[in-house]
Amino acid sequence: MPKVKPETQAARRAEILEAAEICFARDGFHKTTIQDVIEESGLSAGCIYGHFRDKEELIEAISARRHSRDAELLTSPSEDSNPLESLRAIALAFLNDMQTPAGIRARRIGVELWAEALRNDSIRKQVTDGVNVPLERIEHLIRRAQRASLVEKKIHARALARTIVALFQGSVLQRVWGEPFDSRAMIKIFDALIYGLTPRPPR
Amino acid sequence: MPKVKPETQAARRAEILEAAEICFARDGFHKTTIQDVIEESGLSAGCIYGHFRDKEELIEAISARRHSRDAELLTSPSEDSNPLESLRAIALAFLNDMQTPAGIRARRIGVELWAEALRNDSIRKQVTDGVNVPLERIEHLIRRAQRASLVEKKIHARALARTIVALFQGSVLQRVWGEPFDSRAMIKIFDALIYGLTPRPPR
Amino acid sequence: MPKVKPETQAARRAEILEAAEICFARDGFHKTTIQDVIEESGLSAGCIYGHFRDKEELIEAISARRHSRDAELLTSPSEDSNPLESLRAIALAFLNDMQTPAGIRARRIGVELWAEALRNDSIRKQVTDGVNVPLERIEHLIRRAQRASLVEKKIHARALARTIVALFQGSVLQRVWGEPFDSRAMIKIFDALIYGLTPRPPR
Amino acid sequence: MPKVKPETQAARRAEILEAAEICFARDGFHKTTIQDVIEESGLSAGCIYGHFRDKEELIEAISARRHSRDAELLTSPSEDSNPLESLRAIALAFLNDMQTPAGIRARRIGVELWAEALRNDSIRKQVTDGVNVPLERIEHLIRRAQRASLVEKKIHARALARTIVALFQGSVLQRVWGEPFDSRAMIKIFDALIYGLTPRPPR
DNA sequence: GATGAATGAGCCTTCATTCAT
DNA sequence: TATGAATGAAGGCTCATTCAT
Repeated sequence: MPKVKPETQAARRAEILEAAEICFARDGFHKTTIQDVIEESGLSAGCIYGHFRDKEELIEAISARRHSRDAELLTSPSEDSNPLESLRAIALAFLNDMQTPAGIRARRIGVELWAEALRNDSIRKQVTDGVNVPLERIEHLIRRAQRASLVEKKIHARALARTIVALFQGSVLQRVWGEPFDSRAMIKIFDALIYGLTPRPPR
Repeated sequence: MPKVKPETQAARRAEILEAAEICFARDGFHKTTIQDVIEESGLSAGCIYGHFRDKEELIEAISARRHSRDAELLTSPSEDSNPLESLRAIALAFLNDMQTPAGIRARRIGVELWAEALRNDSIRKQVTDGVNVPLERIEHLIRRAQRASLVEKKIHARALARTIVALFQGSVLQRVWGEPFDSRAMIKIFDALIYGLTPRPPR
Repeated sequence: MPKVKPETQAARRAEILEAAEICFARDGFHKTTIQDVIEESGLSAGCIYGHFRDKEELIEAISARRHSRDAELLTSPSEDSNPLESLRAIALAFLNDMQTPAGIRARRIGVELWAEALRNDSIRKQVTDGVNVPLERIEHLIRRAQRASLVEKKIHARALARTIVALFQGSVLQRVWGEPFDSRAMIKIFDALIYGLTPRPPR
Repeated sequence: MPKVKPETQAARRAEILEAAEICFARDGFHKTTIQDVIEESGLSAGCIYGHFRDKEELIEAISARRHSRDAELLTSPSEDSNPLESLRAIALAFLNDMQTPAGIRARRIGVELWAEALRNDSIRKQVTDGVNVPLERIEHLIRRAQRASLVEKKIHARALARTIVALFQGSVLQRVWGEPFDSRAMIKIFDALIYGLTPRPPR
């Protein structure tokens, strides 16, 4: 229901989304009231509803924004780079991001979205798409590594990719729950997973 | 000085929790109203509030119930069993449970709780404890396997345990989102992770 | 959405409707707020919404009540009474009712409903049914009068009935607008209409 | 010191009123939002508020416009015409108008105004004036007919005029509610009313 | 005058919770 | 204890109106 013209929209929309993200990360989607977003943004109810049909649309927009931001963490490596190094770079980017306040905020909202995806089809699609993008990128890198004999060819590339993604998801939970989280240990696990699967001579 | 036998009391509580679990799994904690629980249980508002102080306490009770049920999946293997086989048994029990309607329900609530843990300390404690129990059990089995030279000694046992737990968590997400979920593929990944790390002669 | 059991309902429903009718007659459907009804009834928002799904359902219930009350004004005359006297009795009952505060209230709401009927199908049905009942009763009496040679047989009974109903409707407007309204003059018009149409010898 | 010619100003007002009338006839005064009028007119909020103080003033202007348009239906017959023919001409003009889309729109708004008149003095005055004009014209014609011995002298002219007006009002309701409406039947009723009251020899 | 984004009071409605029976 | 009608605070949302451009 944008009563506002497309030109002016973008900036104001971003402002509202920024405020909403702060509130949602702090209190969750359901405990955050529109009043909270109003106060955080310094805008008015009418203004917010001029840009978003309802609270649900606001949540979905946050979801979309989240996933497009996350996609930016996946730098596109050139095809002639070392695929394992590229994988490692992705992991590092992800883990580093998780150390920043903005990254934590992003992950908290991410976990909220995992739950929201259980009963909102639109969000489920965004969330699963958001998982599939890195999944495929990683799988692709693993295959390249296999072709370059850097990874054991018998390994099921997609399965390994899933494991790596699951590892990220598990890290997110640990991190947002404030559990002891050792970024270096994570890297070690990651390396063990990647480099531990290098080809070995038959016993 | 309860006139009613504690058994009856406990039974009523269980009845309420059962109804609440159905509702929460279906609609989430926040979209479920007490009225929903009333209808699902066939009881009355007053009755429910006679057993639980408020909705939050009900959610916390569901959380506690959830985690104690999950703990039951972790059968205690005897110390002289094959630790890798025990690990595998745990994985199978978990994956099998996830195929049943009750298991799915449990996992959906689990994901809800992951989000709830972000801002409810009581639930966070339950959730993290609920993760740590299997984590430690798995770590223990890995150590036994290492002592029995079934697993490469250089592997960091806790890190591997975390990876396995993360893999479970990742599977839960895949499953509850209705993504294609291949139980056998999961077992294969699991096996690769476990058996792929068996000691090998130096190259 | 009656959360309340059918037994208890009736009395409370009537109480709410009574309060709503006072408000609606005073301020109209659209300017009356639920808060007004709350204050007039001395009840609470929740209570009102336990008996009526929303404001619209409340309006429709008022409409139903209105029309069933109006129907009571149409006493059922025995088939062997003088039909013209019966007609007159209906007219008198109607005009007398319009002199009472409750009658005025009823007519004000009636006019509101005429407008509401323009875009609410449910109300349109009630309103048109509410008009057709007296219309048919009157037509029936006119036919009896014609059979008894009390009214010119050439007169189109339904057309005359419509005219009489229109006369009532016109009176309602005059009355609710606070225009000079002479009940006796109305009776005279009515009599002229009825008795002026008695058979006469051909000129 | 308007820079804009009064004609332009008037044209803009008319434009707004035209749009408002369409909206009001479609959705009623209360369900029509200023936004609706903005969209229907293609103008802006500021522009509308430059011509009308508030929504109420807009409604009142619509009311005024309505009644002046209705007055145009009452052609002024010359004093030496046949008064009954003139009466008939008025009835026909009215009934014909009610067959056109613009006429229906006018009548729908008319019914809205009947209700609005219950609590807006300014509108009540316009509405009652709007009824009194034809009432007096009709009464005048009846008196002329009586003087010309075309209508029974004992008939109370004003009462008959009221009946005729009521008949019109009743027709409006029938028409706007989409009830079966037979224009010819209406004319017959009308004729019966007029010509049925011609003088007759005493029995 | 015209524009249209922004305002914010206030409306409808929900729902966790209470309490007389 | 159990019931369920009633409560009322609070939330989401609308829309008449304003005002900087």
